[in-house]
Amino acid sequence: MYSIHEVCERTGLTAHTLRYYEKEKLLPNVNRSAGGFRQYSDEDLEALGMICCLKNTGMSLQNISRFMALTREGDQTLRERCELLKKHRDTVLVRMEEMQKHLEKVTWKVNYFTERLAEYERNNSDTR
Amino acid sequence: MYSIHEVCERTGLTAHTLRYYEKEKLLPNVNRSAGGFRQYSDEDLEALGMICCLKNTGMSLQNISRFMALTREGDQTLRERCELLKKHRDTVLVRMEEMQKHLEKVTWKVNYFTERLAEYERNNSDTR
DNA sequence: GTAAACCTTGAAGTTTACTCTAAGTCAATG
DNA sequence: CATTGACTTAGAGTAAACTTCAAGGTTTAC
Repeated sequence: MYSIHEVCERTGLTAHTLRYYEKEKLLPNVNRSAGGFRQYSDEDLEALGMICCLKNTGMSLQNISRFMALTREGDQTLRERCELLKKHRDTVLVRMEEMQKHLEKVTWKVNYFTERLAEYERNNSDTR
Repeated sequence: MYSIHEVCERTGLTAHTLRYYEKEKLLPNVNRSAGGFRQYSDEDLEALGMICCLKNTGMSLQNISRFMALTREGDQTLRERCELLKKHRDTVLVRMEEMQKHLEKVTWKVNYFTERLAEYERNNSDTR
């Protein structure tokens, strides 16, 4: 069992964010101590690993929440989750390809500006 | 000279967004007709090209606004703009590498889920 | 010359993902 | 057993990037 602070260290999320995720049903049903403090289990940590993985690849919290709800339903949703995950992977792939194209444009602009700058400095080297 | 609607078609931005960008100083000083309608020049379109390029690679509107302000100051800001652009390109590169790693994790999960699903269906094939 | 389509403005509203606040409860230490 | 510091809650606030609204002015086509 881990306190919210330990989970912060392990996941890189803040306590605020963990509580927020709980409220938003990404990871509800976290155990509590007698005094009402959160106690995260190893499964909770594993679930948080999945949550971060999906979040880091740009899935909205709303969709992550849906995915985690399916997870809590157990193995009979394995097929559906597998399909969702594949679809997500494809989305990410497409986004990365687009990004690659956009990046090429930036690179082109950097070269263009570098040339323009060189020319500008050639023309103004005598006025200094 | 192009109407706001023509610029929408060329850039893929909505009229709302174009007006918003004007208000936010990304591209202020757009010419107006006698009746007060916006008339975009070819330079405006070129500037919008740069704006979209920066936006597509994840630069904030605030930073784009700063970049465009430098652009309006003319050639004496070429060096600064060139540096900014290079820094931006590096940022994008780093972000893409991170994304690649996150994507690999998703791919791993897809495979893991595919295997788990296969096993689940093997175990439940006789109960149907 | 009037109706329909299009443009104008400022301001308020929306969404996402937090982030902070206040007022209080709980646990550990001297 | 009191203090310190971490934890609790509901709810308000924030930031970015739009998006919508209402009320009105402009163009164009018949």
